[in-house]
Amino acid sequence: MRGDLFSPECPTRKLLDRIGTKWMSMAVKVLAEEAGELRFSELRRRMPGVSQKMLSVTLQGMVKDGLVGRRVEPVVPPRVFYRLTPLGLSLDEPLAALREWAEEHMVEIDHANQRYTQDAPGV
Amino acid sequence: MRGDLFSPECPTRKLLDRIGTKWMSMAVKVLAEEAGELRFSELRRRMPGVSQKMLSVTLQGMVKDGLVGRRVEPVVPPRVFYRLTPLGLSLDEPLAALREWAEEHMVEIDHANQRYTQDAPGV
DNA sequence: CAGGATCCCACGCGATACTG
DNA sequence: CAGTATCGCGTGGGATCCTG
Repeated sequence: MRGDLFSPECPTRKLLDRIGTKWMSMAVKVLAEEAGELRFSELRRRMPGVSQKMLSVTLQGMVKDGLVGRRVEPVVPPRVFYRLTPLGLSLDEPLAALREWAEEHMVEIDHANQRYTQDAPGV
Repeated sequence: MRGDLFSPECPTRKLLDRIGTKWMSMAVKVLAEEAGELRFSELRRRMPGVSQKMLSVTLQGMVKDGLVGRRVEPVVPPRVFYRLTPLGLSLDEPLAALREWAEEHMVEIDHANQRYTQDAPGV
């Protein structure tokens, strides 16, 4: 019956809005590979290119969504650890399928783009 | 070995940039359900909320990516038909997995958000 | 060390109007 | 009917600086 997907409060739409952000799905992948806790700084090193602000914002969103758990060791300087919740871990499954598809087929998309571009001489 | 995912030219990154756009994954779903051709106007009716401009832009991108085929009947007024290519159809598989996850689990994310919000009294 | 506060820009997207 | 052209806005996200 899934005809009502993508209606106003469509769950798929909301999920896509999340995984479409630049860093969230990468964070899921890195945390899923770790299968345990990672410190903020370690997480950052494993996500090349992420700024400290965006990693912070991304993780806050994921904690709020219940995808990630956050644990603070009250020492100075602070040590903060993140790990996937069971919910977050379950999300890695469909995301892994997406990654596999990308690895197998994105080259075809690249080729299609090249063909398209060279077949359409400068407007 | 997949450690180089999300590097500069990461295929997963490029795929997410595409399916993260507002209408593309919906178009894949609608075209996959049809299992055949759909006219522009029919496609639009099956994608509630899409503007004619955004549908046009979305379809152009998908044609360029080789996900969708376009056929024009040279009559007046013009009749234009779209269908998924095999590549586009194959993309529907991981997207369907994502939709299933969303249907099953987005409610948990909603609950997590509600708890988070009410546990964090106005800053 | 972890992250908050600011500033700013690019761009995805919608609304509207026009055309072959 | 199926687009194309133009305008404007909201916001994702980067750079930089500051702090408990």
